[in-house]
Amino acid sequence: MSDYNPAKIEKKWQDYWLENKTFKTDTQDKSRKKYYVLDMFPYPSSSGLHVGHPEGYTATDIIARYKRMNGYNVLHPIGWDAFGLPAEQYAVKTGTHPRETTRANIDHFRRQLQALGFSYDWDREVDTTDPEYYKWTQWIFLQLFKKGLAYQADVPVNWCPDLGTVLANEEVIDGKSEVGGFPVIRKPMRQWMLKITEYAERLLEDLDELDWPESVKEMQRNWIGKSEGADIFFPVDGIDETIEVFTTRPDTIFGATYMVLAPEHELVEKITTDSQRSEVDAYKEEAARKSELDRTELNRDKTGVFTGGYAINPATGKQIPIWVADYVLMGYGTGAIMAVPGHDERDWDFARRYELPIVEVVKGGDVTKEAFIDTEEGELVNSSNDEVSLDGLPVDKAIKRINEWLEKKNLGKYSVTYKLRDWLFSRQRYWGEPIPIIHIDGEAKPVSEEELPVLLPEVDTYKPSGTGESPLANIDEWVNTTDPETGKPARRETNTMPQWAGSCWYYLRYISPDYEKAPVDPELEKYWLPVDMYVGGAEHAVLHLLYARFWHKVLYDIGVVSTKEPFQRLVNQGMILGEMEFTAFKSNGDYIPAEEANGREDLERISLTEDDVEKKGNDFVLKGTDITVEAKSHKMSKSRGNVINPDDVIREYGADSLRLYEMFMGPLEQVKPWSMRGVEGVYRFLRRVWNMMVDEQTGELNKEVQEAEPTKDQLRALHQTIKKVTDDIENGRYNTAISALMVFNNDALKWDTRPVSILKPFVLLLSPFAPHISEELWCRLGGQHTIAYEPWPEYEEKWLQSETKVYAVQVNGKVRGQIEVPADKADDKAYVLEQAKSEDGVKKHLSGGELVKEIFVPGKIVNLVVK
RNA sequence: GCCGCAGUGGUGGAAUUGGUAGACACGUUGGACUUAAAAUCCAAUGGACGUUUAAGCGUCCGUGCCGGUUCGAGUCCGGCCUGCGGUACCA
Repeated sequence: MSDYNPAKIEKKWQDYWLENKTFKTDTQDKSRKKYYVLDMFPYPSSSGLHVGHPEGYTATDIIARYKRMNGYNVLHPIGWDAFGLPAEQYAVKTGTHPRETTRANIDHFRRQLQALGFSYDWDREVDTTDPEYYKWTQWIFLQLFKKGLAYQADVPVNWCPDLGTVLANEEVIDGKSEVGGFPVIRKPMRQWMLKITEYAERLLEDLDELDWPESVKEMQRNWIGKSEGADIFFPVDGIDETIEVFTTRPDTIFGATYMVLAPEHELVEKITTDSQRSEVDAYKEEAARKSELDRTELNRDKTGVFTGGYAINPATGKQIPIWVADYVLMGYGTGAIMAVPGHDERDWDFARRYELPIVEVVKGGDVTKEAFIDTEEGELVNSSNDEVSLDGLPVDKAIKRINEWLEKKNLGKYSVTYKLRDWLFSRQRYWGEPIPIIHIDGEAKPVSEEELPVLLPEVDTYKPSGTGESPLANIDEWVNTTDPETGKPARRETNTMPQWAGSCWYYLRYISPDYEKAPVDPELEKYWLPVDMYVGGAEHAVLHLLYARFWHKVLYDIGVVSTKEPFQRLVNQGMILGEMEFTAFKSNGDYIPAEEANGREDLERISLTEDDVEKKGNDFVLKGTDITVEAKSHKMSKSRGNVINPDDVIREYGADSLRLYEMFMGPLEQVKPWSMRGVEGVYRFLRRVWNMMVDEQTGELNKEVQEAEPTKDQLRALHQTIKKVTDDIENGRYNTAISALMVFNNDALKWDTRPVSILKPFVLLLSPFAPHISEELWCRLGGQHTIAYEPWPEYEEKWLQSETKVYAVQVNGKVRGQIEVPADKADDKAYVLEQAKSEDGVKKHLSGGELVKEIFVPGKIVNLVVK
């Protein structure tokens, strides 16, 4: 009854927080410093929370609670990224409206999150599928359209016949659909695109100011992929056309011995001669049919055909053949290249295969063996004509000189190209935001803002239309409408938006979830933005974060928000893997070493327990043998059966233990394996904390807990803990903060008297991590209100000092003894050295030789060097 | 291939600027309590060797590998190896 009973106290305090709206944020109160701490909101899947969710959510909850106790006005919201394919696929199968499925899943998620004791303001949930929310998602689309940033184009898209829908590049993995693993082929289709490329430079530049992990910034930089070079014009021989190419190596132009056009390039048609036409057409058709999978598989083997046409190399004046090959991509640069086989690996491979000439124009390698691509060491050769010579120049100087010449002759110009492509924004699905556009006589016209939201209509079937259009296309009475302005018959856009749309701006809606005049109240936005801390999975390092930054910048340009960037600080939590598994491998009944098992499917896999194995050298082996086994933690997955359900953990150990364990496992950012024994460890800690204060028998406070004057040692223990925990929270080191709390508790358990004035601050320190037990203990120690807004304790330097200091004494860098000196003499070099030299263990090692050097590091160490 | 990150006991991890490597926790072993078990509590716990009646003491080795800088390196520098993540014909 009086034992630590998480089930009871956690329910009690969760109810208390909800009933009292303890964590409701007064967004209008601008008198205090604000802190906006945000979680990446979850997709409410039918399987509920997994243990990865509480990891990031606990970290942000600790920060939110800590900041509140430090007097900040804290905004800590949660919501639902609720559009998504699974609910739609379920609808196709069962006929259940995705809205129903989604609602049930959200309720489930909400209950689970509340059972974890997170201090969200539950009055500002957002749900991307709520018409009141997606009204503003559509509104933002209209602004994009009006700025010319949303346009339609016929683009080859990833058509997945089995799903009956089109997939975005990021949903296609190795030529198969991410969901279901169905084959994907390329098919041209009319699509909405967002012109993110127009923002490429700003998206790149503004990364520098962000307090984000360097790895994420680097990934975004690579994704944007800025290259500097030149556009150069090559006249086509015999017809009045020029081919524009982009190159980062204009210096190698004298080595351009042929040209290549992408199969989709518009000039292919014109340039191809009659004798080559059938061959070229066949090649084009083959390339168009190739799926992404085929393209990657054929990666190594470059193919192409000669068009029969020639261009003139403007530097050499020579005629060079024009080829078509799919190693040149239409989507990058100009879709055409000048091929310099001597100094580009791809061109070299291609030239070798089709016996095209290879000319050396940069000295330093052997172009008969491989392409020489070193730009540091090379020196230009064979590169001169009547007007310009690059011979003898290093690469960087040569680029400058040739660019000047090209520009003067109007043959080319300095140019920058990005890998980043425009964002394919339409989906042929039901369960997404309708794109607010009507088509009149083939013209796209935006729905007026007053008519938003364009609601999702009810449908009879959620099956894709099969033609590639969404199920919306089958509802005639919805599709066919009239233009309210002119009364002309119009057709509604049947495409819906991708799931990314709703998550691009949700952090704005939290600030003023009921505001009716704009996505966000402009007055409040100025106070609350940017998000101070954003925590989520590394899988969103590029796409979500790039798309959200893009929208934010557009909103900045039209005056909706006042900051250039949405998320000032970003932290990625690492994945939690399943428990460590040991596996032995058998081939034909005999055990074989684990390193031979790599990638083999024909082996029998035998799961082992910890008792079956032992460590030998760097490997684990079957006990008593030399047969190595695999020791590995795997990703949690249903198929592997190693998924940990947070509900089960809470039932057995309580939410405080789950929270504490997930933080204690190791650094937040790191990938780490789950261990049920580890959960038990922190559970035992919480129980010891409980028993340190509460009497098991009576349920009253322990007899050791007294209104007594604390001793110096007790004050030191407390203030050291305050310092350590405060510092660790500030720096995101939750694991070591918890360890400090454990150290304190281990100490306190040894005390005969536990002064209330020491215990209360300790409970405050514990509360962000384990809020339920802390509220309960706080209450029992005489707290009148919730602990949530009690001031965070501050340490005092004077209590940290001890009366003596310990020096380690080294001789030639090896520790040979320790000395304890009074604190007031700790910085007295002569005194400390004298003590050090007379220490027994040290003396022994000094006797062998002559003392040549004495190193004294105040407060830390003494090192005596002997020869 | 390229870019980024990481390798520390049986395990997760700690060591804030170069200053006593292994905090804290798990596991294991031994002990107390118990008729017994669980739970709890106490103690030991990087490895090898030596020494003492014993608690103990001592020596050497040890942070993926090889080398360097330094009085002193888990930490800094150079060269590798392995694992994880991202990306991949980007001209």
